[in-house]
Order: sequence, then structure tokens, then C-alpha cells
Amino acid sequence: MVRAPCCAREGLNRGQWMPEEDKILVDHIEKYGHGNWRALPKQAGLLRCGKSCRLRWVNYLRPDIKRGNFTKEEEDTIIQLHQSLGNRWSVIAAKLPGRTDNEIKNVWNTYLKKQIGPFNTPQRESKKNKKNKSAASHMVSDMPVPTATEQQQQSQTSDRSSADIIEESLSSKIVDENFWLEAFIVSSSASSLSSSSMDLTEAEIINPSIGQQCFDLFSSYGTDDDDMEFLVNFSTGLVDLEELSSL
DNA sequence: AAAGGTTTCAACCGCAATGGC
DNA sequence: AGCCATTGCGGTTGAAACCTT
Repeated sequence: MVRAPCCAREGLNRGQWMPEEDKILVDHIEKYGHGNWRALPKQAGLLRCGKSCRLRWVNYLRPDIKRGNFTKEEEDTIIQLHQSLGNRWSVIAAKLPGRTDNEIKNVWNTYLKKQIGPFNTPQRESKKNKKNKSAASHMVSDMPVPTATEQQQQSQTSDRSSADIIEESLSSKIVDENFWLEAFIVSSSASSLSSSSMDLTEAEIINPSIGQQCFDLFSSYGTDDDDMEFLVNFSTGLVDLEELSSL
């Protein structure tokens, strides 16, 4: 038998908190603390479940919460931490005093994610997402087509990053299908501009079918150290598409 | 001005971790 | 060791605000 959700009890309020409810909760916590969240609403006289009270306090009513927009420094910190930690919002929030995990998660999902583009670190995957995961080719076809200038700019930064990103990913053992696809895209765009041995046109670089093809090849090729070396060579233009296709 | 579309963010849900018995 | 209650976390939802046509 599955336990019913705590808020399923009849007669409990849900949704937006009223100012009176906030006041009751704050007054109670200031007086008695929040030793037991489950018992708290009853003790305080609130028609809410303990979970809802905890969330309201942690994300909104706590006195040390910082209000207002995130500063550039905070945004940079989030981006950096997300690169190394992934979606571990509570850990990221611990590094940003006054900011909540929920707030950081929202900021990330609303605009920081879009700011940094598609080469963010792979995220921990929920069971639900695994079920709904779309084909890798969608990622390629959804990619915006870079202009020549954008590519130039990208290559200037990704000359550094193509091999670096690959090696960073390898050293941290983050090797999943997103990694391979991203590695391909990064290495393709970098090498097409930096190496003549890579005979890829701009159209081919962003062509979804080639992306999918290479992804499939990489996937079947495996993920051991030799493969890493191969991919690094690929990224630096030492292996070309024909060789890749003949594997 | 109004309808429809998009974005934001507070709140909820379900699951995993933890701790007490 | 195993069960159960509680807490904490991350993903998701939906109402409200905002924007566009």
C-alpha cells in the first residue's frame, strides 16, 4: 500500500500563501523554532502540511534571504558551479548566501541555461526524463546555425576548449550520449576552421544526419581510453570523416 | 483594447536519504 | 536488520505577469 501524499489530507490549504498564514508561521518559528515540521502546522494553528510550511519558510520567509535580482558575480558563480556540480542546487545554494536552491534552479532554467548555450555539463537524469528522452538528433537539429562570425568567435574560444572540454569530461568520467554528441559538435566546428585535414563544410557541421551518424559511430565505438585519444585526434583534425566512416 | 502567446517563479510532487526505534 | 516516519532534494506544474500582435 502506497502512503498518501502528506497534503492529501482533507481540509488543508494549498496553493498561494496568504499574508496571515505567513505571519502565523513566522511568529511560531521565531517563538519555538521548527524542530518538527510535521507537527508544526498543528502547533501553530495552520491549515497546511508540514512540507508546505518548510518550503515556505526555506524559500521565502527565512530572514536571511536576499531579495532582488542576481548580480553578475552570482550568475557567474552559478554557471561555474553548475559546470562542476550539475543540477545539485542545494550544494550550489550553499555557496551563495541568501539564495535558495529553488531560486537558483529557476534562474538557471529561465535564462542562465540559454546564456551559456548547448555545451553545458550533462545533467543528472531523472527517471521520468529517461522515459521521455528524445533522440540525440533533436539536439543537433535544435542547434542554432552559427554565422561565420559566430563560428570564428567560437573557434577562438573553442580552440582552447575542444580538446580541453573533451579531456575534462573524460577525467570526470562523464561519458554519455550527450557528451559524445557535444564533443562531435565542438570538435567539428573547431577543426573545420583550424585544420585543413578536416574537410567539412559549414553545412555539414550542422547537418543533423551527419551529427547522428557520427554519434552512432562513436556510441558503437565504445568509451575506453583509446577512444578518448581517437576523439581528441578527431577534434584536432588528425582524423577525418572518411576514416571515421570506415570504422 | 483585447486576445493569444510566452515567461517567470512559487508551490507541489515523488523519490531517496536519514534517523529512530 | 528491518521497518517506518520524517526531511531534503530536484523535477515539474500552473497561475500570474508580461509581451506581442
